Amino acid sequence: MSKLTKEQKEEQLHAMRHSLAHIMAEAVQEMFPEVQFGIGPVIDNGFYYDFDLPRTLVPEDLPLIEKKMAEIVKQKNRFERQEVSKKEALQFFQKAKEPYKLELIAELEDGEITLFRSGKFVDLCKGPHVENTGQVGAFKLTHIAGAYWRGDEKNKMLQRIYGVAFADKKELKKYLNMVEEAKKRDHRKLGKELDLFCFSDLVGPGLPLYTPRGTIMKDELQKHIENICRKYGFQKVSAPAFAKEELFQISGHAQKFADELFHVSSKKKHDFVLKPVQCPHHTQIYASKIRSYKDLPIRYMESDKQYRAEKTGEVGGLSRVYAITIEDGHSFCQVEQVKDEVVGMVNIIKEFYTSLGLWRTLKVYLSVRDYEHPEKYIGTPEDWDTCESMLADVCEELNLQAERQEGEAALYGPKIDFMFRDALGKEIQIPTVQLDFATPKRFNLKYINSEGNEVPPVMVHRAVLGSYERFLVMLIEHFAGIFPLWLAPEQVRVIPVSAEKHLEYAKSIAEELRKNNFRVELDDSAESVGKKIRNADLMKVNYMIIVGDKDVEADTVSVRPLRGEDMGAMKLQKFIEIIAKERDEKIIKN
RNA sequence: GCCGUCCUAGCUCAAUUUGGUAGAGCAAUGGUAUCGUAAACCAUAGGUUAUCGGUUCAAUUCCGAUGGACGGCUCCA
Repeated sequence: MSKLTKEQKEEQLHAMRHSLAHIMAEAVQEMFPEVQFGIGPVIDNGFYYDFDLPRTLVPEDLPLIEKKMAEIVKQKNRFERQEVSKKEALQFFQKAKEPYKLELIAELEDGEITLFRSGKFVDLCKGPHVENTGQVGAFKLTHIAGAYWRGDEKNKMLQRIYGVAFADKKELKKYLNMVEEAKKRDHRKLGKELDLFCFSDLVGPGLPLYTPRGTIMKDELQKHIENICRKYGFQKVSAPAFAKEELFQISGHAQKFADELFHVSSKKKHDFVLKPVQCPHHTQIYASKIRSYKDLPIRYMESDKQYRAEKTGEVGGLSRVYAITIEDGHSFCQVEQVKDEVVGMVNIIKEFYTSLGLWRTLKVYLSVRDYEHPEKYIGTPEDWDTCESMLADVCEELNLQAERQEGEAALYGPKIDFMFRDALGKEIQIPTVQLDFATPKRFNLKYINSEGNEVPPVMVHRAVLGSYERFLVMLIEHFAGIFPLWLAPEQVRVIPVSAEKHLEYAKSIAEELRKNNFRVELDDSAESVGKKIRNADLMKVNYMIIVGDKDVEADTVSVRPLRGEDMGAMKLQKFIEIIAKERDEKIIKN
């Protein structure tokens, strides 16, 4: 047998998954003859099909459907392709009483309509499929969900069944194991176990409370990003949590996101809006003085909470919340300075992600205009041309290997987005650099250029870690709770062998470590050594220092790292040197 | 907001199938043991079974509403 290329394997897997969608549809039709079909496409790792059914499905239905599918697989029914005219297709699905299919066909042209038949099931489908229902590898139906017809919330909600499928049982098992592993890393689980954050029914959903340990991590991230940004000329500013609604009417947010604004009012007739973004506030700091071209660029940064009234069904864990801490930065500059500004920002992103060992994992997208619809965008075509080519140059010069995406720019300017792949291979966008021609004009911002004229600056938005909440989700899941030393809430735990005999010595060790600015806890509980080690391990403390008679006598500490080789006994100063280096150079182990 | 599932002690779970008011481990507290690299031993306490209402002689169990969590859909400046 000839070896298949990667592309051929992908194609085969695709055909298999698509065929499984048909097989599942046939199985559902056997169980519910009245079913009306929506669509059944292939997705990452599997497939789904949408059904309009006489009753709601329950999880117990899935094994029954799987069983029916297995029967159909055994029949090895051929997938038969048939080209039909639009009229024939309409007649066929009219007779079959398939309103959703009729809606789809109405939008198709003659000559591009094909049907696929396998066993008793016929579907509007352009293929491709495997030869027969026996060639579909290993699959499992995973869950049921509601889904709007054609993804529009005004339409009827259909019932969707999701399945995963792979070439063979081994691959399927590998995937299911991976999902299990990912669950163990779930930030909600680890957040509770490691005591990083919590929620309260009294405070409300979507409003995370950071515990002392979680707050340490948040503060460390903030210190780190601010230190880097300061080197690139960013100045920290601070703005209040709310403002008059007019501020956001001028920025355009009040109109575009009217339903997502929180209002703050009082009996004294105050009426404010909680800030959903920080850029408008920053524009007003810029606008507080007359600016000269000699002052530019002016760069502001701020890490603060912003508030968005998300739909109730959308909040969950730390990844979607009402109060989100955004690490935001803006540069006001001249058009010709844009390139240098973007280079600086990309370098900030590079430095920050490199320090977490994540730079290599980022994929870069350059999002530019849809050139066929220039009317969709704000700003002059000349400025767009200049800035798009500047962004492209930056990507080139910094060797970012950016993928160009036409039509993905924001309405106010082009941007560079960085995507991170999570434990399950899902892409999440965190860092971004965006040009903005619109906001400065809306707020009538200006500077005096070298010719003495008042002109608007360009605003460059940049997010490095995005929101602290989502960033922590990513970090917790990526590191599975075992954080780099500089970020870890508890870096060292001192464990006396005997809580009576060695307590004083252990205290002096902890004290010395604290003097060197390490986050240290002393376990003075009356537990066995084994138990104390286990507890430190469960809390993912980076280093345990165990001290007993031998250490007291030799004036040493016994070092047990969380992972890796036992480091044995050494002088405390030696240990401090080792971990100070690890902390200060932000070394990532493993 | 919509569709669906779930909610038992601080945590992880049992008892609910077939209605007869709840049990374990860990954690906590008190004691004993002071121990050298992943769980010492004994005891005590901890629950209006998320909340409210209904059916019933009787509801943790069945039904409804509310709240919360989860899986999706939609949305995400």
